[in-house]
Amino acid sequence: MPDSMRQFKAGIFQALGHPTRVAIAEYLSYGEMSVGQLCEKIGIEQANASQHLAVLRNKHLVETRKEGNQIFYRLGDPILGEVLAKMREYFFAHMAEAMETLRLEKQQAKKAEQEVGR
Amino acid sequence: MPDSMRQFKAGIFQALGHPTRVAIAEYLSYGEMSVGQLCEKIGIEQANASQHLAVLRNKHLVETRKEGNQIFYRLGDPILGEVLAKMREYFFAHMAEAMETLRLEKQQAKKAEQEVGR
DNA sequence: ATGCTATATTCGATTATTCGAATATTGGCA
DNA sequence: TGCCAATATTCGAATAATCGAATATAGCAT
Repeated sequence: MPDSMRQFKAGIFQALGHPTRVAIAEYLSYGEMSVGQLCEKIGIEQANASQHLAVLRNKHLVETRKEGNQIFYRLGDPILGEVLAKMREYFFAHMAEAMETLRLEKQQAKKAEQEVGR
Repeated sequence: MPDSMRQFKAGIFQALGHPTRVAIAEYLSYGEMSVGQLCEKIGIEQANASQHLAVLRNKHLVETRKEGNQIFYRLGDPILGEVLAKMREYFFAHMAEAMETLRLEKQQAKKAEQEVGR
Protein backbone atom coordinates (compact mmCIF):
# COMPACT_ATOMS: atom_id res chain seq x y z
CA MET A 1 0.00 0.00 0.00
CA PRO A 2 1.88 3.05 -1.26
CA ASP A 3 1.73 6.21 0.74
CA SER A 4 -0.29 8.01 -1.93
CA MET A 5 -3.20 5.65 -1.30
CA ARG A 6 -2.97 6.23 2.42
CA GLN A 7 -3.02 9.94 1.80
CA PHE A 8 -6.14 9.58 -0.26
CA LYS A 9 -7.92 7.52 2.38
CA ALA A 10 -6.75 9.76 5.20
CA GLY A 11 -8.06 12.74 3.26
CA ILE A 12 -11.50 11.20 3.18
CA PHE A 13 -11.47 10.31 6.86
CA GLN A 14 -10.29 13.77 7.65
CA ALA A 15 -13.05 15.31 5.58
CA LEU A 16 -15.52 13.33 7.69
CA GLY A 17 -13.65 14.24 10.85
CA HIS A 18 -15.82 17.13 11.93
CA PRO A 19 -19.20 16.90 13.68
CA THR A 20 -20.86 19.24 11.23
CA ARG A 21 -19.63 17.28 8.24
CA VAL A 22 -20.70 14.00 9.83
CA ALA A 23 -24.14 15.55 10.21
CA ILE A 24 -24.19 16.67 6.59
CA ALA A 25 -23.08 13.27 5.34
CA GLU A 26 -25.69 11.49 7.44
CA TYR A 27 -28.51 13.67 6.21
CA LEU A 28 -27.36 13.21 2.65
CA SER A 29 -27.15 9.46 3.09
CA TYR A 30 -30.95 9.51 3.22
CA GLY A 31 -31.35 11.60 0.08
CA GLU A 32 -30.50 14.92 -1.45
CA MET A 33 -30.96 18.23 0.36
CA SER A 34 -30.52 21.88 -0.44
CA VAL A 35 -28.00 23.97 1.43
CA GLY A 36 -30.79 25.87 3.13
CA GLN A 37 -32.41 22.67 4.34
CA LEU A 38 -29.11 21.43 5.72
CA CYS A 39 -28.53 24.70 7.54
CA GLU A 40 -31.93 24.53 9.12
CA LYS A 41 -31.73 20.86 10.10
CA ILE A 42 -28.27 21.08 11.54
CA GLY A 43 -28.63 24.55 12.96
CA ILE A 44 -25.61 26.24 11.44
CA GLU A 45 -25.05 29.45 9.56
CA GLN A 46 -25.11 29.58 5.80
CA ALA A 47 -21.49 30.60 5.33
CA ASN A 48 -20.32 27.88 7.66
CA ALA A 49 -22.36 25.27 5.81
CA SER A 50 -20.85 26.41 2.53
CA GLN A 51 -17.38 26.06 3.94
CA HIS A 52 -18.00 22.55 5.17
CA LEU A 53 -19.67 21.61 1.91
CA ALA A 54 -16.62 22.92 0.09
CA VAL A 55 -14.45 20.53 2.10
CA LEU A 56 -16.67 17.62 1.10
CA ARG A 57 -16.78 18.79 -2.51
CA ASN A 58 -13.01 19.08 -2.74
CA LYS A 59 -12.72 15.42 -1.79
CA HIS A 60 -15.50 14.54 -4.25
CA LEU A 61 -17.57 13.07 -1.44
CA VAL A 62 -20.68 14.94 -2.54
CA GLU A 63 -22.23 15.98 -5.83
CA THR A 64 -24.56 18.83 -6.63
CA ARG A 65 -27.58 19.63 -8.74
CA LYS A 66 -28.78 23.12 -9.49
CA GLU A 67 -32.47 23.82 -9.45
CA GLY A 68 -33.28 27.43 -10.07
CA ASN A 69 -31.97 29.40 -7.21
CA GLN A 70 -30.86 26.60 -5.01
CA ILE A 71 -28.31 23.83 -5.02
CA PHE A 72 -29.08 20.30 -3.94
CA TYR A 73 -26.37 18.11 -2.51
CA ARG A 74 -26.19 14.35 -2.45
CA LEU A 75 -23.60 11.73 -1.52
CA GLY A 76 -21.27 11.04 -4.41
CA ASP A 77 -21.16 7.30 -3.80
CA PRO A 78 -23.48 5.05 -1.80
CA ILE A 79 -20.42 3.30 -0.37
CA LEU A 80 -20.05 6.36 1.81
CA GLY A 81 -23.48 5.68 3.23
CA GLU A 82 -22.29 2.17 4.01
CA VAL A 83 -19.23 3.52 5.75
CA LEU A 84 -21.48 5.71 7.86
CA ALA A 85 -23.70 2.72 8.59
CA LYS A 86 -20.65 0.79 9.80
CA MET A 87 -19.81 3.71 12.02
CA ARG A 88 -23.31 3.69 13.43
CA GLU A 89 -22.85 0.01 14.18
CA TYR A 90 -19.58 0.78 15.90
CA PHE A 91 -21.19 3.60 17.79
CA PHE A 92 -23.92 1.42 19.24
CA ALA A 93 -21.44 -1.27 20.18
CA HIS A 94 -19.45 1.32 22.13
CA MET A 95 -22.19 3.55 23.38
CA ALA A 96 -21.14 3.46 27.03
CA GLU A 97 -17.51 4.09 26.27
CA ALA A 98 -18.52 6.82 23.85
CA MET A 99 -20.36 8.66 26.57
CA GLU A 100 -17.40 8.24 28.88
CA THR A 101 -15.02 9.63 26.27
CA LEU A 102 -17.19 12.63 25.66
CA ARG A 103 -17.60 13.21 29.38
CA LEU A 104 -13.84 13.15 29.90
CA GLU A 105 -13.23 15.50 27.02
CA LYS A 106 -15.82 17.94 28.28
CA GLN A 107 -14.29 17.73 31.74
CA GLN A 108 -10.83 18.47 30.46
CA ALA A 109 -12.14 21.38 28.47
CA LYS A 110 -13.65 22.77 31.65
CA LYS A 111 -10.41 22.31 33.54
CA ALA A 112 -8.49 24.13 30.81
CA GLU A 113 -10.97 26.99 31.01
CA GLN A 114 -10.46 27.29 34.74
CA GLU A 115 -6.71 27.38 34.37
CA VAL A 116 -6.98 30.24 31.93
CA GLY A 117 -9.39 32.14 34.14
CA ARG A 118 -7.25 31.70 37.23
CA MET B 1 -28.99 12.23 16.14
CA PRO B 2 -27.77 14.44 18.98
CA ASP B 3 -24.62 16.39 18.48
CA SER B 4 -22.74 14.37 21.10
CA MET B 5 -22.99 11.31 18.85
CA ARG B 6 -21.75 13.26 15.87
CA GLN B 7 -18.85 14.43 17.94
CA PHE B 8 -18.03 10.87 18.86
CA LYS B 9 -18.12 9.70 15.26
CA ALA B 10 -16.22 12.70 13.99
CA GLY B 11 -13.58 12.01 16.61
CA ILE B 12 -13.05 8.55 15.21
CA PHE B 13 -12.89 9.74 11.62
CA GLN B 14 -10.49 12.42 12.64
CA ALA B 15 -8.29 9.92 14.42
CA LEU B 16 -8.10 7.98 11.16
CA GLY B 17 -7.56 11.18 9.21
CA HIS B 18 -3.82 10.99 8.91
CA PRO B 19 -1.83 8.86 6.48
CA THR B 20 0.36 7.41 9.19
CA ARG B 21 -2.61 6.42 11.30
CA VAL B 22 -4.35 4.89 8.31
CA ALA B 23 -1.21 2.85 7.79
CA ILE B 24 -1.14 1.77 11.41
CA ALA B 25 -4.81 0.81 11.38
CA GLU B 26 -4.40 -1.18 8.20
CA TYR B 27 -1.44 -3.13 9.49
CA LEU B 28 -3.28 -3.83 12.71
CA SER B 29 -6.35 -4.98 10.83
CA TYR B 30 -4.30 -8.03 9.83
CA GLY B 31 -3.15 -8.78 13.36
CA GLU B 32 -1.21 -7.40 16.27
CA MET B 33 2.17 -5.73 15.94
CA SER B 34 4.72 -4.21 18.25
CA VAL B 35 5.57 -0.54 18.06
CA GLY B 36 8.97 -1.36 16.69
CA GLN B 37 7.51 -3.49 13.92
CA LEU B 38 5.10 -0.72 12.98
CA CYS B 39 7.92 1.82 12.87
CA GLU B 40 9.94 -0.41 10.59
CA LYS B 41 7.06 -1.31 8.28
CA ILE B 42 5.79 2.23 7.93
CA GLY B 43 9.16 3.90 8.02
CA ILE B 44 8.61 6.42 10.77
CA GLU B 45 10.49 7.39 13.89
CA GLN B 46 9.75 5.86 17.23
CA ALA B 47 8.57 9.05 18.91
CA ASN B 48 6.29 9.86 16.03
CA ALA B 49 4.77 6.39 16.10
CA SER B 50 4.12 6.74 19.81
CA GLN B 51 2.36 10.04 19.25
CA HIS B 52 0.11 8.61 16.57
CA LEU B 53 -0.58 5.53 18.67
CA ALA B 54 -1.54 7.80 21.52
CA VAL B 55 -4.15 9.45 19.30
CA LEU B 56 -5.60 6.06 18.45
CA ARG B 57 -5.46 4.95 22.08
CA ASN B 58 -7.26 8.06 23.29
CA LYS B 59 -10.18 7.22 21.04
CA HIS B 60 -10.02 3.59 22.17
CA LEU B 61 -9.47 2.45 18.60
CA VAL B 62 -6.58 0.21 19.60
CA GLU B 63 -5.73 -2.00 22.55
CA THR B 64 -2.38 -3.10 23.86
CA ARG B 65 -0.67 -6.10 25.31
CA LYS B 66 2.62 -5.99 27.11
CA GLU B 67 5.14 -8.72 26.47
CA GLY B 68 8.35 -8.19 28.32
CA ASN B 69 10.01 -5.16 26.93
CA GLN B 70 7.65 -4.47 24.11
CA ILE B 71 4.05 -3.51 23.60
CA PHE B 72 1.83 -5.11 21.01
CA TYR B 73 -1.03 -3.17 19.50
CA ARG B 74 -4.20 -4.51 17.94
CA LEU B 75 -7.46 -3.05 16.67
CA GLY B 76 -9.95 -2.61 19.47
CA ASP B 77 -12.89 -3.78 17.43
CA PRO B 78 -13.05 -5.76 14.17
CA ILE B 79 -15.75 -3.37 12.96
CA LEU B 80 -12.92 -0.93 12.39
CA GLY B 81 -11.35 -3.41 10.03
CA GLU B 82 -14.65 -3.51 8.19
CA VAL B 83 -14.72 0.26 7.96
CA LEU B 84 -11.25 0.14 6.48
CA ALA B 85 -12.37 -2.55 4.06
CA LYS B 86 -15.24 -0.33 2.93
CA MET B 87 -12.77 2.44 2.38
CA ARG B 88 -10.61 0.14 0.31
CA GLU B 89 -13.66 -0.65 -1.76
CA TYR B 90 -14.33 3.05 -2.17
CA PHE B 91 -10.74 3.64 -3.06
CA PHE B 92 -10.74 1.11 -5.88
CA ALA B 93 -14.00 2.48 -7.23
CA HIS B 94 -12.44 5.95 -7.39
CA MET B 95 -8.88 5.13 -8.23
CA ALA B 96 -8.58 7.44 -11.21
CA GLU B 97 -10.19 10.35 -9.45
CA ALA B 98 -8.03 9.65 -6.40
CA MET B 99 -4.89 10.04 -8.47
CA GLU B 100 -6.24 13.24 -9.95
CA THR B 101 -7.02 14.63 -6.51
CA LEU B 102 -3.56 13.85 -5.24
CA ARG B 103 -1.98 15.32 -8.34
CA LEU B 104 -3.90 18.56 -7.88
CA GLU B 105 -3.01 18.78 -4.22
CA LYS B 106 0.65 18.23 -4.93
CA GLN B 107 0.49 20.86 -7.65
CA GLN B 108 -1.11 23.41 -5.38
CA ALA B 109 1.44 22.70 -2.71
CA LYS B 110 4.17 23.41 -5.23
CA LYS B 111 2.52 26.64 -6.28
CA ALA B 112 2.24 27.76 -2.65
CA GLU B 113 5.94 27.03 -2.19
CA GLN B 114 6.84 29.18 -5.17
CA GLU B 115 4.78 32.07 -3.88
CA VAL B 116 6.59 31.98 -0.59
CA GLY B 117 9.98 31.80 -2.25
CA ARG B 118 9.18 34.69 -4.56
C1' DA C 1 -31.74 47.67 -14.72
C1' DT C 2 -32.98 46.92 -9.64
C1' DG C 3 -33.74 44.13 -6.00
C1' DC C 4 -34.15 39.75 -3.60
C1' DT C 5 -32.88 35.07 -2.33
C1' DA C 6 -29.66 31.21 -2.22
C1' DT C 7 -25.12 29.95 -2.21
C1' DA C 8 -19.99 30.63 -2.43
C1' DT C 9 -15.62 32.83 -1.42
C1' DT C 10 -12.19 35.60 0.95
C1' DC C 11 -10.05 37.47 5.05
C1' DG C 12 -8.18 37.54 9.62
C1' DA C 13 -7.99 35.93 14.23
C1' DT C 14 -8.05 31.85 17.03
C1' DT C 15 -7.26 27.23 18.02
C1' DA C 16 -5.64 22.50 16.96
C1' DT C 17 -2.25 19.21 14.71
C1' DT C 18 2.05 17.84 13.50
C1' DC C 19 6.92 16.99 13.73
C1' DG C 20 11.61 16.37 15.64
C1' DA C 21 14.40 16.82 19.63
C1' DA C 22 15.03 15.99 24.20
C1' DT C 23 13.69 13.59 28.25
C1' DA C 24 11.18 10.11 31.01
C1' DT C 25 9.55 5.50 32.04
C1' DT C 26 9.54 0.54 32.19
C1' DG C 27 11.34 -4.20 31.93
C1' DG C 28 14.97 -7.36 31.56
C1' DC C 29 19.68 -8.70 32.31
C1' DA C 30 24.61 -8.65 33.93
C1' DT D 1 22.76 -2.04 41.64
C1' DG D 2 23.73 -0.21 36.79
C1' DC D 3 22.90 -0.46 31.94
C1' DC D 4 20.44 -1.15 27.66
C1' DA D 5 16.36 -1.65 24.74
C1' DA D 6 11.51 -0.45 23.90
C1' DT D 7 8.10 2.74 24.42
C1' DA D 8 5.97 7.14 26.11
C1' DT D 9 5.76 12.01 27.16
C1' DT D 10 6.85 16.88 26.98
C1' DC D 11 8.21 21.06 24.59
C1' DG D 12 8.41 24.44 20.95
C1' DA D 13 8.07 25.82 16.35
C1' DA D 14 5.72 25.32 11.98
C1' DT D 15 1.55 24.31 9.59
C1' DA D 16 -3.34 23.55 9.02
C1' DA D 17 -8.36 23.90 10.30
C1' DT D 18 -12.05 26.60 12.09
C1' DC D 19 -15.23 30.35 12.68
C1' DG D 20 -17.74 34.73 11.89
C1' DA D 21 -17.90 38.81 9.23
C1' DA D 22 -17.81 40.81 4.99
C1' DT D 23 -18.15 40.42 0.17
C1' DA D 24 -19.11 38.12 -4.24
C1' DT D 25 -21.85 35.51 -7.57
C1' DA D 26 -25.91 33.64 -9.82
C1' DG D 27 -30.87 33.12 -10.79
C1' DC D 28 -35.29 34.88 -10.80
C1' DA D 29 -38.84 38.43 -10.43
C1' DT D 30 -40.50 43.12 -11.00
